[in-house]
Amino acid sequence: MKKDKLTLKDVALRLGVSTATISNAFNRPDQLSAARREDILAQCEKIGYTGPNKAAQILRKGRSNIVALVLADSIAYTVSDPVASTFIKGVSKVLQQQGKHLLLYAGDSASILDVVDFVDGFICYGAPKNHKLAQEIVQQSKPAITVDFNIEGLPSVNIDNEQAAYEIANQAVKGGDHVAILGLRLIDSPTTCRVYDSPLIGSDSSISHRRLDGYLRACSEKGVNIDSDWIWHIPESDRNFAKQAAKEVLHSHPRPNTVLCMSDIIALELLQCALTEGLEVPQDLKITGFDGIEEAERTRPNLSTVCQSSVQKGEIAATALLDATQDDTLLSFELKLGETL
Amino acid sequence: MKKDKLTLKDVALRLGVSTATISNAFNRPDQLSAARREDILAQCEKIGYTGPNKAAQILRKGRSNIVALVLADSIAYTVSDPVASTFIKGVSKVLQQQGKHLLLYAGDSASILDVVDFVDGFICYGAPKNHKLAQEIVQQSKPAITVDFNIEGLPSVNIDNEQAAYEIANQAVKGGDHVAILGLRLIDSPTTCRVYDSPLIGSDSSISHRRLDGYLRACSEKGVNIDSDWIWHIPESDRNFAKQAAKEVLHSHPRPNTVLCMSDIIALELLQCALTEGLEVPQDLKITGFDGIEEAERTRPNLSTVCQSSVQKGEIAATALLDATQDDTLLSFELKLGETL
DNA sequence: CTGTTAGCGCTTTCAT
DNA sequence: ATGAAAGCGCTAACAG
Repeated sequence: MKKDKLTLKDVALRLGVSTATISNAFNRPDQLSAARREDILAQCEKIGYTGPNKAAQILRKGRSNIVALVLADSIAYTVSDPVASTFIKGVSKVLQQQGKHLLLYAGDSASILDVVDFVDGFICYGAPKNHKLAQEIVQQSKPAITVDFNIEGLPSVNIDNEQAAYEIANQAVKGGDHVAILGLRLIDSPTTCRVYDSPLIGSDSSISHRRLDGYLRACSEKGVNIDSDWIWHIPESDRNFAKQAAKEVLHSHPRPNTVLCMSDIIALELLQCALTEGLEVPQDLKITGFDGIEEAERTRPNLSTVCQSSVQKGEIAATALLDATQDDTLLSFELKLGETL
Repeated sequence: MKKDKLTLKDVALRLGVSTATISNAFNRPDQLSAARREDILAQCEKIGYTGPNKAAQILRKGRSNIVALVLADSIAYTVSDPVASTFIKGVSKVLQQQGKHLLLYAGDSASILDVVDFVDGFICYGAPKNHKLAQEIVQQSKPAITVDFNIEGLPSVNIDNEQAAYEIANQAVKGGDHVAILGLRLIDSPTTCRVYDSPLIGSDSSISHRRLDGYLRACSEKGVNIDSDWIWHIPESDRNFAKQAAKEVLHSHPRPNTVLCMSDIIALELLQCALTEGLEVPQDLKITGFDGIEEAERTRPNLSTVCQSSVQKGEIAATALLDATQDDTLLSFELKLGETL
């Protein structure tokens, strides 16, 4: 049978010193002589005391070394998204290095209240599906940072989505092209569909809006007009949703010869559908993606896309949170012109 | 300026009732009349008290609603592995449903001690790289469950890896074939290499051993012998490591005509190398994978592999942990015979 | 450098 | 059905 865990008090008693001394030995080396400290630590080890109880420390110190990563969507969805998991990679690197722990928090949760009291801070990756969470984050007082969207008053990490979209579209679109856009989370619908005149959701600063603006600016400069029935809404960057949209585009008449996709996953799905249907890429169909995921380099033809470093985004977000930086960060991006143009 | 958070005591004072009553209103509805409770909750809402402080609850109740998922490797590596992230998907579904939170814990961390005091339990997904963690898990007293490996005395979730490997090899290998094996974590080396006579690492029950046993049993039944210089060690299921091994195999003389791979990632990398080098699959080279990841169905030719449901594995592991089940679970698998055989 | 002590905010008997 | 009081295990002033 396992014995009950020793408490700091027990140990103090056993070693015949005060609790403060034990506590100091573990937490504040400067408060006692090195020799004494060594001695105490050794004794503790011998009797099987592994250090102050963390639950008590959290209450007392008001710090847990846990950082909550608030996702836009469910955890289930997020971990299988290559862009998001690359971001997590960056975050986790920094956290591990700093001895912090990572709590994954679903963006469709009811509330943030059940962790706000013990977590050290929040990294919000994308606007949470449940809008209430964003509000709660503002109202509470722990440090927080947003990535790929903004909350008033909080520092953020972003790329210039409008400019990036503009530049890739600028490469893709020629005067006289028939252009369609496969957009992400543009309107309030759980299904893939054309946008038509549905009101666009999210704030003006949502990445999808910014990308859309960029696409449209580039097109308009080339004298290409895009009606809203040539803009699709895809509820999330998921292969199945993307495939539906891809099929709709390819079966539209007249079929567009250029499709601007708001994620690589969408673009790859479109590419695969197009090839399956016997189209030549880019002769019959030019395609651009967005993100620069690894898989987009491996396909034949490989994708033209906007590369952003999600690992770096994660590292910067985590670092900024831990340093309590209040500045907004704008990361650079890079066009990758592949064989789909 | 944000005011200091209200405490339960403040609220009791303000409402003119005892702290116990407030506490009960939030935690134990049966301890007071529904009307009184409603009233109290409403008042709390009005004055902006969102409920008992969680840090204090953790200390007092000894429960946090946080489950630690102890990974085999770093978080960074794990989230980008399709098999692992599918497993996380399953775990997170169940946890979210039960109002539990997910703490990701790297298997190469120094120790588990800094969370053991507040976490409600551990799901260990694969033998942690740092062996010490497994020991610590046994020694502590919170519920724990292992997946894809075993720790003495803890319940586990597994498939029959030996049998699965046997069956897929049995489909792949014909008498007279020249067979190579691309193995995962077989010996103690951080680099891809042939096994030769290096001692195999891990317990006999490690999944890699079991799979190796299965492969060898099938081969030996067909009268096919595999020398240890036709068995490769790959340190983790990573595309780059896999590619090295793939190249070595393909450039070996005489080139094997059948390669049994211990993961789909490895198999896909081999497949791509083979096609790039102009080989015909399966005429020149038969390939089998292991896991049944989505990408393996999408490739042309698609992969012959062993499908196991990682989502289900995650769901079952999480459920078993929360229910404190002590039984071992053996999940089924399914052969998928694709175009690489 | 070490010990005493007052909480961190809450839950839960135990009386009432 | 409610209230008073004793801790959960620890840390940080402060006094010595």
